[in-house]
Amino acid sequence: MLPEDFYTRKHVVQIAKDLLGKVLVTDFEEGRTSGIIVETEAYAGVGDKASHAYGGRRTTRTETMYSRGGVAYVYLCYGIHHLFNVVTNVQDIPHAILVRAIEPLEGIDIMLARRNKEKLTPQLTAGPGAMSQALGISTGHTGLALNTHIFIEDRGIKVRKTDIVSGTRVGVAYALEDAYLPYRFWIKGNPYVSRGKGL
DNA sequence: CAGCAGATTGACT
DNA sequence: GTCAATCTGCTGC
Repeated sequence: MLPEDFYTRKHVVQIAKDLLGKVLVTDFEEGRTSGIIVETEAYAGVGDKASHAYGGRRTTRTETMYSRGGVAYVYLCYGIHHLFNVVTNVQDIPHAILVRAIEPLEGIDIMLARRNKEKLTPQLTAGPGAMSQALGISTGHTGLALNTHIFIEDRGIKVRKTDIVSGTRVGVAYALEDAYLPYRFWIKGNPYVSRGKGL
């Protein structure tokens, strides 16, 4: 399991890259489900127009982002989808990383049941809403420390620097010039990446 | 308090 | 390719 000081570092963009190849695990009543993180996006706090915490905004929803690194920030998008983020940096610095896609490892039958699907295809976990549903993550888990039912492990999977690709974040056109920041990272060629399919 | 847009997905034309 | 689903929070009356 990743130590707390993995999350409390100051450079959210670096942590977003470091998360690629790590294994996101959930362990709820139905059993253990997990997958390799293949796509992330960094949201760099009060100065980032794409972030919910831009300008120091604090609401019921965003309050969790101000926690110290190493807890989950889960919020509802479009009233339907539960999006899972990893909070980073120290208390009161609202950095977070959206985990957009995983490559399924364990508990694939459980994930298929949660998604109401029969066959394993990239659609099972490619995309932040789909991934959270497969892992059983919901807004009720926001604020939970990543050391109990939801956690991230380093299983020694090596991702070469040359296999990490960056691009603009998805769905943040409203962020004006910040929409062009290369804060989205994914593993080149991995079929479980939500868009671009590993270009 | 009404209206609108959003870090999305899946069903349908 | 188009569009509805439906909660949070911002804007403006």
